[in-house]
Amino acid sequence: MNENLNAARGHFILGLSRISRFWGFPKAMGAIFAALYLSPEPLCLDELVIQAGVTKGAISTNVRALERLGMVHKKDRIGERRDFYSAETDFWKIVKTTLKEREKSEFDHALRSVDEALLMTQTPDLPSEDAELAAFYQRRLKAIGSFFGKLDKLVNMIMTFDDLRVSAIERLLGTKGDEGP
Amino acid sequence: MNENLNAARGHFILGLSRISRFWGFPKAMGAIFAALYLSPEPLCLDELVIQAGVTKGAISTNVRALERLGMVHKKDRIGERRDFYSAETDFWKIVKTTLKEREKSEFDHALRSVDEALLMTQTPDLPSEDAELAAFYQRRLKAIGSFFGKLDKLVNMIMTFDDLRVSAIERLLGTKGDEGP
DNA sequence: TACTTCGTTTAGTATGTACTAAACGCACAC
DNA sequence: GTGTGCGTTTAGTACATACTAAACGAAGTA
Repeated sequence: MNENLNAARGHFILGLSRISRFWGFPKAMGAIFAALYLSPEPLCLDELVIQAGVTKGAISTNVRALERLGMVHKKDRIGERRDFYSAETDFWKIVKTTLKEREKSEFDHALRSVDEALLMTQTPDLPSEDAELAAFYQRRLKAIGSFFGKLDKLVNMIMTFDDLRVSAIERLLGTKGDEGP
Repeated sequence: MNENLNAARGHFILGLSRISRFWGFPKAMGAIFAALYLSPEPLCLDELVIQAGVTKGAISTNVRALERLGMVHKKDRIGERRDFYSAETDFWKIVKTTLKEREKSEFDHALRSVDEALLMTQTPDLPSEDAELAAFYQRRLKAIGSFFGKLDKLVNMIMTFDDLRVSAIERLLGTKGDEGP
């Protein structure tokens, strides 16, 4: 294979590895996805070991994580014992799934945390000075709780976006050089 | 001070610490912000040492990181040598600043990375098989580059939101129990 | 049966990073 | 000058976590 193409793929793999880490994922996940994304054919684990530059154990673990996020898909082949994987090319779908898998539970946790703190401030029979402080706490906790609630709603909105709405957004943001997979 | 209020604050501090880590910040940052957010008066470093439960060095480092993100503000007092800090209560403003500070540079990097890989694929005089692969690489790289570009535009849009537009969004998302600071 | 060829799991290791503890520098007070 | 009260910086440490290497298991083949 042409050396420049290999170099391009290597560069891309490094780039996605970094992005992966930035978004809180293992960098091997980014590397594996990048390798699959730049392959016309599904790849087996051993091929990923070569291209992504990590050992088979790590490939095994991370490729399953990618599958849970809907970022890669297992492709079974008849008369073939090995597992082959290919990359999802619909990035908006990936965003939706990832938000659902990761952010959702964390938002819930955050909201619950605030609500619990709010409950604790509701103590009756406080001396006037403490009552004032309790009221202050309650105002602030309600405010941040409302903010988290809005973020949560925003994420929910995005998660329910269908293709029509995504196209609308894409048009809004301007579609320049993208083509299909 | 009332024990329940202390417990509520502790609970809230733990909650924000966790969210902070989830979003890729040191958990001390979340703890410090939480302590300041639940204080009617600005706090000095030593008070933050007590409330956030980390040493002065960590407070010093993280409170400055928070200031860079516009999440806390230094409040100077006449005839007072100590630094006092208070929390920003406008969360949309915080989101905007954080996006500007952190995501922006990372998006730029991602876009550049893809462009560079794209350049490397543009080698002339390839044998037909490689030329086919090169064309494939270019299609995929352009597609992901376009996606990153759209995300970038989205972030830019959010960053330029003024108060009017934020209110519009808030109305869209439903405003239930939030009150001013 | 024994021998491959896969993917998974586990035990150990390396790496990054946030933290602590302590030294430091600075400004003011005495 | 010496001392005190600040914030900052640094050297070292602890911790989380992603990875490697190797053992393991399962499923097919001789």
